[in-house]
Amino acid sequence: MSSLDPKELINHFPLFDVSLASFISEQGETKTFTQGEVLMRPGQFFKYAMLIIRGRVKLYREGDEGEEFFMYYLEPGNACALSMMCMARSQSSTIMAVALEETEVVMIPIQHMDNLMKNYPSWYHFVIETYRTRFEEVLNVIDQIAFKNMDQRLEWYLKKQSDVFGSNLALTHQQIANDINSSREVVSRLLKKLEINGTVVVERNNIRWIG
Amino acid sequence: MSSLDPKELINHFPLFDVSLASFISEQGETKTFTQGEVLMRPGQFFKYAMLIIRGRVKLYREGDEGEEFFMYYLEPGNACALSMMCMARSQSSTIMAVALEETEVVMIPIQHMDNLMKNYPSWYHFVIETYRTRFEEVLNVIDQIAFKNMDQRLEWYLKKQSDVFGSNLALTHQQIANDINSSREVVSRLLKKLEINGTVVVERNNIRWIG
DNA sequence: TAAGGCGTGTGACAAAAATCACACAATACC
DNA sequence: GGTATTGTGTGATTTTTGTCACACGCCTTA
Repeated sequence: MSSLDPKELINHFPLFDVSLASFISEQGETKTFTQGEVLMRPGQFFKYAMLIIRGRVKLYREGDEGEEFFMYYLEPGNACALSMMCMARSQSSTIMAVALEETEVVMIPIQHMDNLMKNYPSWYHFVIETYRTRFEEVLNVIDQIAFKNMDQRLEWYLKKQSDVFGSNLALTHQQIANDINSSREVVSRLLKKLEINGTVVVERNNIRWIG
Repeated sequence: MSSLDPKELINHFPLFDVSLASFISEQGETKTFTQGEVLMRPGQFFKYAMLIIRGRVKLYREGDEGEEFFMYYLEPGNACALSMMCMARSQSSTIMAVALEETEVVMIPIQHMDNLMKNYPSWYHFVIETYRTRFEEVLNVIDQIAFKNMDQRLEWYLKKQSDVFGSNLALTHQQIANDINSSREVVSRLLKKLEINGTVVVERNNIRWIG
């Protein structure tokens, strides 16, 4: 499909310099994932670093009994940090990445990594920045589940959602419960509290985040 | 104090090749932290990448109300991943690193990073490996607090401790409670259960991990 | 418009964990 | 040896969260 234009790449990835962008547009393979398709699954080997060009990817952690726990979204201009730490045997690293909508990804074969790191300083700046961002994100997740109660976690979750999707969140209480590893009833009750509080308007299949 | 010997460095960091080791031994500054000294604190700017040569460092997350949550230890041969993601404004990234005992650290000034990345492939392999390891570690922490109950988390915590310190853990119940963000009474009760279970022997100021 | 599925509201109850209030044993220190 | 400090054990109670049971309204579709 759409062949890769260096300028468009720089558009999404402003940290890239021109030579890097043209290298990637030559060597990268563009792949389109359909909605619901899995980009990454538990214990998978990796042969590519993945850059998101279009669409949206949801990353979540899976528990032993199939529970889910939402971590973060990848959007255009992001790279999948985990795909980059890949190389090594990614053990039982049960992390899931699925496309939320049709998503276009540039896949850079692993054998280019040494070259990229060596000859394109803007590449490793980007890599480091990617890692740093994700690491901080994950540390924030830990803060939430280690130190906060459900009500605060729910609020934080909704806020994070609204950063990505805007103030109208097309979510059912059950979906939210899955994402924060709670139960529907609890979410319903807490949402009610938030509504009284004025931070949220609850509708069927929709939450309006007021903040 | 002890000037840096490339061979000793390679001893601790087998991924380093000779040229890298000698570069670091020339450009790195050795610093010794005393027991209890803080290597890294919330919201700090970073000018060095830190490699642990001797001793042991505890990393934990701090909550808004001063709660603590243990993450992992750094031992000789490890690098502080966070010090390497540094560079950027490390915002309110409230992570703490304190020396558990006298600890010797090689500090590599930030201005060498581009050079290292560019000219020493074994350096960035090491960096990536460091990130990957820590990321996985942190994901495991998330698994525990997201999906597991206190008893399982305690068991996991003790296991992790025994991996580092051996089967005799000189810990009070209060210290454990701080590390897993619980309370002393709960820890006492759960330890009792584990003792009956046979996975542990509880003594004053000491836990023997049987497994 | 009747039927069924889905999303939500709610009360009652159960389970997990935190907190409170002590008792008491081991150790440290005079 | 006596006293204080520190670490641990344990019941009672509260808070938080999860679970169960069921009602009901909205929306689709036949």
